[in-house]
Amino acid sequence: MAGRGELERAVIDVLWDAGAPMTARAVADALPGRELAVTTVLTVLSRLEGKGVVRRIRDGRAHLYAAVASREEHTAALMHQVLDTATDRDAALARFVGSVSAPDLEALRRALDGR
Amino acid sequence: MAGRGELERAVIDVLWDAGAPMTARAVADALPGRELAVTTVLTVLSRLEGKGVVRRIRDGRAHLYAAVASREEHTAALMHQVLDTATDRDAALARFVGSVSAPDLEALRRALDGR
DNA sequence: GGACCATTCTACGCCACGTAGAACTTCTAC
DNA sequence: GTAGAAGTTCTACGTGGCGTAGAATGGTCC
Repeated sequence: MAGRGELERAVIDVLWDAGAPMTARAVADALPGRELAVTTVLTVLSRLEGKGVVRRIRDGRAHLYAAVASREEHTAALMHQVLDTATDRDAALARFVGSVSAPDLEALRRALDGR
Repeated sequence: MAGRGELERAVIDVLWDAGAPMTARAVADALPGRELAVTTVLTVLSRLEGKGVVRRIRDGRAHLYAAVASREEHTAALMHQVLDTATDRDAALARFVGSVSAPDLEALRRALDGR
């Protein structure tokens, strides 16, 4: 459900970094290191739109593209998706917590304190 | 890095459910609903071995196959893998915690209390 | 109405995955 | 010790996702 390809990932990264809707051309220009045809980027954007990761906004004659969820929301959603494949959620969560680094553990505690 | 295919998933599920190393034939027989050739299962098992998800144990003339990690370990590892793609881990974890269900939240608290 | 710009259509190559037959290697039973 | 059974490896084909982009189409601005 979420762009596993390398270019797809690079494209949403650009959208996230920008923080605002942008045109396909702008995305192409912002892609690091690459010199891609705009149509290539448009194809990828369309596929991402089909997956619900990106949404399209009409802007006069052109379109603007924006990420549907923030990077963090997206990551969290993916983590939930993984968790949903577990048969024993509690055990999976226990394993997860049991294997995080010290800084991550602190972040978890802070997040839990806030709920 | 971890079998995204449907059959690959079904195969490790069988290994996890069994809890013990088993032959390719046994896996094929245990696959729910399907009537697959043993060679098909062998191919999948080989691919899973290549991904480090399954390991092979010589048993006389035949081979036994077993999952490298438990289901929970595997799930936790995948969650870590997702988390590793985040730029701001703390924010991602906060989002994650902020969006879990009440029972999951309790499980998280219990797991954290144990560390 | 011609130049330009953005979009859509169509397409090709690659690689993962589902699927399995053919061929090779033992082992075992007679 | 030889034939058949059981298991493994090799090879291969179809499908679908992804990277990549040209050709065709449609609208805009003088």
